[in-house]
Amino acid sequence: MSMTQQEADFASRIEAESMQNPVYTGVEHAILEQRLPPGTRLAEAELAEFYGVSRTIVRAGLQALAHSHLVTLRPNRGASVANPSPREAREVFEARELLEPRSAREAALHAGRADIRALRLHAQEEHDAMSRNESGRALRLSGRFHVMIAQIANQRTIAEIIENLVSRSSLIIALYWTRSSTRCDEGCHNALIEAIARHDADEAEDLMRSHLVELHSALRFDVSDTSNLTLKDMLSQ
Amino acid sequence: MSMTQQEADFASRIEAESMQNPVYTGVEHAILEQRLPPGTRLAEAELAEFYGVSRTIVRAGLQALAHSHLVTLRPNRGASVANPSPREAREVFEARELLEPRSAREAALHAGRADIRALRLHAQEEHDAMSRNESGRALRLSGRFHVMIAQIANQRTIAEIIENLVSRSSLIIALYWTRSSTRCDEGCHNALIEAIARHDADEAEDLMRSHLVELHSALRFDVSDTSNLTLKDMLSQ
DNA sequence: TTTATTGAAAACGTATACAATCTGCGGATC
DNA sequence: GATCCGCAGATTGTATACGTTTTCAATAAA
Repeated sequence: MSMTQQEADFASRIEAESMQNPVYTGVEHAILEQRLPPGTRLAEAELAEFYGVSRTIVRAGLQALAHSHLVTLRPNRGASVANPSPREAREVFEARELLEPRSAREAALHAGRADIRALRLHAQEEHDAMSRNESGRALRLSGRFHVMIAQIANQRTIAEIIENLVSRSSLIIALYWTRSSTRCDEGCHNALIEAIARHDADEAEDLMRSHLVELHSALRFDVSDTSNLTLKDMLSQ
Repeated sequence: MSMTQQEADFASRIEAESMQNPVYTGVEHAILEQRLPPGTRLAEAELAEFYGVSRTIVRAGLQALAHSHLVTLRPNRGASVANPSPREAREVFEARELLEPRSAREAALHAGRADIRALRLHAQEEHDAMSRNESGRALRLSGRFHVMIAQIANQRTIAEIIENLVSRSSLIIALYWTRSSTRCDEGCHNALIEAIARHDADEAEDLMRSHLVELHSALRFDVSDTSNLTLKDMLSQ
């Protein structure tokens, strides 16, 4: 097998199958935007009808989502949106605090002009979503910002791990978030971009660490309620 | 949803589906023992016949293996054992060097008597496998040793990430390993157990770090050949 | 009122059928 | 001799059928 083949494999051909599965992409999108709250039941037939595919495709998508910890599968009981425990929530943020500061450092060292432009553009999109009160979209974009930094750090393996942890954070925030707005994100993210643009590795690392600690400390592990819209409502748009 | 339910979910009900899929467990086992070298084609019909299940089960198992980066899926071209690039190999070990020393530290702090007994027993099994010249088995057990430490550290999220990185390391070693034996493992692992038994966190962390650096430095990224046994031969026993 | 039972409907698990795509070889063409 | 079709066989992709399990409401008993 040639090296180009090998590199192509590594460039995430692995996920290609999932990424063009409408169930995977649609449900993931809805979870990241908190339109599908934790615990929501995901009946196979309902998803099959909504996306116009057979249950075969639905099951493949749900299995992929289960591997990302966004969905829980229980034998003979079907799928539901994952419901991370307080312990899992704490562990996910501990893992992020271990990995992301180093990624921010590497990003500051490796970022090119195009990377910084992309980050600024993304921050603008986040800002727009916030000002239009599209809080779900804002949350998803906020997560993607962290993934972008990990990708700029040019360590695909770790970037992939971070991407997964960030996705799970959306569910954790849905369950345990106390503050009404994510406005702190805007300042933190902008400060991070400036540090990266200056190639100030120490500052980027510190900013990322404190940003994550702040997020983590805003979680409260008491009860939370789930509303009851229909599955179709939550997937639409 | 009750808290016990939630905790049960987190206790990896997610992987339960995969773990009782004979294709997943069988092919994973064979890859970890290097009976299935990188690049080996995994035809669905062949696996279906060997395990006595339908292609439905085979496909589910292969998709799960692809998510673990042990198998590569290419649309309309089928599955083959993953062929990690030098870059991926480097990144996997970099990630391990970032995560595992901290896990060893936590394991030293948290290990109970039962944990230490299990580690010693496991080291004995590793030793036995080596002395019986079952190098594949020895390699798989050596990987499991690292996973055990991560589990003792009591951080399931990170333990799961490490488990995945360790699995991929078996493929990397198959491709890029230069030394004939893994005898260095035996000494390193025993020293680690003693440090953990003494609850010497600093020592455990250092030993793990140097162990991983040693493994990493024994990789050579030039050509390598793949033999050509039949799939059935490699899966048997 | 509460609890237990039970049976029908709904949902999941697996196998299989068929369509779409790829592979490899033989033959035609240049 | 090399290259380019083109078809047959093999392989993967998707839908569907059917058996099994679960769910839930209606009924009966305590």
